[in-house]
Amino acid sequence: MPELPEVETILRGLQSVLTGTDILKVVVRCRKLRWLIADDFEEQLTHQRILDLSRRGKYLLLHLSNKALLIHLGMSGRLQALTRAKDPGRHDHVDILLSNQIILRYTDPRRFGALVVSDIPFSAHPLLKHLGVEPLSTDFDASYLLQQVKNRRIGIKPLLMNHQIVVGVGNIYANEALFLANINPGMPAHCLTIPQSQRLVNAIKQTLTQAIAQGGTTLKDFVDSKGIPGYFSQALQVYGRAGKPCYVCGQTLVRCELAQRTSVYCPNCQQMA
DNA sequence: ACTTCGACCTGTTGGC
DNA sequence: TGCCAACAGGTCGAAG
Repeated sequence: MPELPEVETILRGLQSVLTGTDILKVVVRCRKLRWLIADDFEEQLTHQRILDLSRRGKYLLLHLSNKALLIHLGMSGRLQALTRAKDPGRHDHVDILLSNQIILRYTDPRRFGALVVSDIPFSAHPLLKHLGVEPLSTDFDASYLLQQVKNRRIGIKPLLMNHQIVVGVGNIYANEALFLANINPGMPAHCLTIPQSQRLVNAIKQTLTQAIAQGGTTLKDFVDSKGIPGYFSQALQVYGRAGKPCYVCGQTLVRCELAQRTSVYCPNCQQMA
């Protein structure tokens, strides 16, 4: 479910609801997420005030009185702001009860997500300090990308998904952006030309911006913090469409595997050179 | 320094 | 209908 647009959508939904509230109680039902939730997690969070929320890559950051909570949704994580108590389901692993009666509930069937309390500034945190540029910032431009692809033999798609280079570009949007830019996902990264780099940067920004505007993708079951589904899946050009005709030229879209992730592309519109 | 691969989990889907 | 295999939006850290 979660790529950058989904996390951004959740952030925007939660911002006004959570900001300025105090954490009254924390209930952890399952500690075994990507990393074990620390024994003192509840204690660390209780009585903290949520001063602000932000996002770095796919991490949602809750700025607290004198520490911070990092939340990553992994593959199947979900955050909801409940206005009334609801019996927890099997995958409702964490509840955070707030002074405005809202319950922030973390749900995650595959448990690839993470909740981590940090005492140090975000920029120094081990999970965040090696992250690359934000794709929607001006730091991410054609010359930056060209600099990064130098001497890299891996495919351009796996490179885009390397968050040490640029954060928040997951499998869906990498496929979509490469299609928009007419670049083959398996093209060796170092072969990227100046115009291709410009097209790709533009395509990534456009794809992400559009997805955010539409409330994130609803590939299978994405819902925002209020339980409202996104609508971006209707706009997907290639992801999930292997074997179907290209919307631009009609050729059959092809599936391949790059760095253990499924890629879909149009062999006509997205040639290697 | 770069690249590949295994690992972490459960739920859904499609074929037989 | 049932069973089983394949597959799924992420990313870390070890091995090559």
